Amino acid sequence: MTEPTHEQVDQLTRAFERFTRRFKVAESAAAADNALNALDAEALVFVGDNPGCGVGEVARYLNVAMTTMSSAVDRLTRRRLIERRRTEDDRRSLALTVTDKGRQAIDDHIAAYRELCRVMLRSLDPREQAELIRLTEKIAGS
Amino acid sequence: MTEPTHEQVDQLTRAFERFTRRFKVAESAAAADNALNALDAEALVFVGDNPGCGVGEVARYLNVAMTTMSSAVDRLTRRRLIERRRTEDDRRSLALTVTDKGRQAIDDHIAAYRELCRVMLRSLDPREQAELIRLTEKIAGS
DNA sequence: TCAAAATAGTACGAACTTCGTAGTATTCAA
DNA sequence: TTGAATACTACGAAGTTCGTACTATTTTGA
Repeated sequence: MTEPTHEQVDQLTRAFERFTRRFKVAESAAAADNALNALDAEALVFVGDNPGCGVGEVARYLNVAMTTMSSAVDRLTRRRLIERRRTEDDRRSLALTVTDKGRQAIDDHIAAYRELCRVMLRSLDPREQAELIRLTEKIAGS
Repeated sequence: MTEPTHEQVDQLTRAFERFTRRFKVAESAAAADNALNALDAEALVFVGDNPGCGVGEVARYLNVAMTTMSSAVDRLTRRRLIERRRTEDDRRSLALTVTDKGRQAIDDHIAAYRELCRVMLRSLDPREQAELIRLTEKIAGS
């Protein structure tokens, strides 16, 4: 809760700009032809983590309009990455689940993300690696 | 250059997911109505840092097609954030500069980014703040 | 020197994404 | 039992990216 100095904020801002640029370039280079757009990828991961969830749940979680998520689910369904099924208890809603192909896509997605994290950590020595993890967790958690 | 453990990569991956989510939500909440899209904002900042640059330079820097940048420059020009002028020495190319209104928009953009960095730092105590800055610089730079 | 190639940029249209409006089907509530 | 609420989709408007084809200008090399 200690207020950082103006100078520190400035340093971190500049460092983050370079940081972001470095890994954005790496990411766009890795993007395959059959890659999903950002929303579809996030929706797919959410469905993987929450099997049986509905379209509205995903929309609320990702902060997009219901119709936008309906479109995304449609794209994912057409590509056979997820499946829609009417539920017994509420026949208005759909239960979304990932297919085997969808699970594979998620694994690939996570692998790419992990690789990015691995590259970051490799720039540091062991003590710093542990410290970066700790600090990131602290910031993310509070 | 020390290879991180599988477990460490995993920890950082999870921490970054929460980290990203936390600050993405904050960002989308702050997005005003007149906000620029990501590409236009980045192009505007680049022109601010490189007055007199051409459309192609911005396109190459941001890794987008020339026609895409042409559209972005068109939008920024229509909104009176930048100006296009033919140069004397090469009359094919345009010299881009930001207007006063564009400078103001850049300042606002940077202020929002700095605020994000400030919020991150505030979660940490003074020693950790300095350490986060150092580690970020180290990763960004290598 | 001068024609061909290269360069800087734009016009246009196709493909895609987001989202608001209006609709269907179903469930809940009084 | 009927009217409101809920889950979702169809459709169309507006916006973005990018490839192709174009204009204008500069560079190159025979």
